[in-house]
Amino acid sequence: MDVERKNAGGRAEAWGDITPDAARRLVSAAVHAFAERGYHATTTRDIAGRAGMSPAALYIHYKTKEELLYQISKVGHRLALDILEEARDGEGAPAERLATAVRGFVRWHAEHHMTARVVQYELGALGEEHHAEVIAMRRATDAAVRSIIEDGVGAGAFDVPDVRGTTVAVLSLCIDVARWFNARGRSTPDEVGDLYAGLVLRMVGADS
Amino acid sequence: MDVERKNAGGRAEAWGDITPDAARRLVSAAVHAFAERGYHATTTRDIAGRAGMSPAALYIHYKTKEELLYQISKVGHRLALDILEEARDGEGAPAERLATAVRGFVRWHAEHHMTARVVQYELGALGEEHHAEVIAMRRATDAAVRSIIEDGVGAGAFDVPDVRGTTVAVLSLCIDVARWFNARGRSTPDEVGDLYAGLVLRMVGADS
DNA sequence: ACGTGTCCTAAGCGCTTGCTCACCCTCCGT
DNA sequence: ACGGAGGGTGAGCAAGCGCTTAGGACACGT
Repeated sequence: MDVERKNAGGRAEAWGDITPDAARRLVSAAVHAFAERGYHATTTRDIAGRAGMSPAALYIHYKTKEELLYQISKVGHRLALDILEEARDGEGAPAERLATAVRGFVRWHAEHHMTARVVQYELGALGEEHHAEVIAMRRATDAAVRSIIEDGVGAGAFDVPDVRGTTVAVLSLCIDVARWFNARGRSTPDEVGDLYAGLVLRMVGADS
Repeated sequence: MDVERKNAGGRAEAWGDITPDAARRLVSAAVHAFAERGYHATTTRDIAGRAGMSPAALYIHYKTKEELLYQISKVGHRLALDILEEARDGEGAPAERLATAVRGFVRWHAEHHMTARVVQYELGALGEEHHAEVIAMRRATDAAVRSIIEDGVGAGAFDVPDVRGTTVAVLSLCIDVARWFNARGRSTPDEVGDLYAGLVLRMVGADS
């Protein structure tokens, strides 16, 4: 329970606060393997191998392969959601808060695109209960963005005919960064975050 | 070769022009299975079962499971690309052509979201050669959108500081429709297409 | 010195996977 | 009447899967 609350805005790629060390290496190895080949194409032998241990050692730290995915998905969703809720509850005009939300959310998806890919595209492989838990967090994600947009519409700062649809579009745009972003590509996470914040302000018709 | 050129704008969900009938049922079954559970989580027994035949019958029509995915991916990419290139080569001002492109592209991804999901999110499971072939088509997709945006910038109709980044964003926004769209949801493919066309015109700063 | 708990491995079990093989149906031109 | 082609099946193979088990190495409080 103390794993997922830490370093909400910092770098989670290293998963630095998981102990013992072997468990941390397993999670890190699983993130890379799941992101590169997908959950179902990844074998427990592959994960254990990347973490530098025997296949059996995995089961000392995690009951099943699915629990590893659940751990990654839960922590990842928590970190991403924290960014949005922090922006929603922050100071400033709606346009400012929306820009902060998008910039931070996109930056996280770019910087931790391996983790984000697993978080956003492998949740279908979760077990029923874990899946439901994650879906609840995703509804909160949607609610956070919608809340900011509604604030802007209420204040007359945004021009959004379809709040629900636009919320989906904004989140969809940001989430998909995890799919295409490449660390060796042309843009840095900061650049993409800034670009996307500007695009989203245009989408909601923020008076600029 | 005559399979993927037909009904570019029509409904491809039924895969109506594949013969014999058993092969068509196999592709349709594979699309549904791949879209619901992912390529690697789908078994050949599952596909054959959905198509109403024995596991062995699959191999009369397709050499491997991967070839089935390749067929779906190739045809799907062709259909989606045709929509964009038709809009790019069409008549009208850049804003009009961009709106047509986005509306058609989004509508296809919503209407055929099962096929689109496989096309957009399972291409990593393709073999090396097939993967390269599909990547080439995806570059053409990017080029088509970028071409329209460049036209608009050149004509002074768009305000786009970062053409490359904005092209990626626009395409990303449209593609991700396949992930979240639900046939039993609140919006129809037409509604989403119209909404998205408007959002994209705002993103490129089209003077409206 | 020694029991205890933690962390790990080698071996392998039971099952599922993609795919093949030997064989069996029609249907159809001659 | 009949051979052959096209479309199908039941059984099953080799390989790989997630996961378990029996046991060993090592640090540490006493």
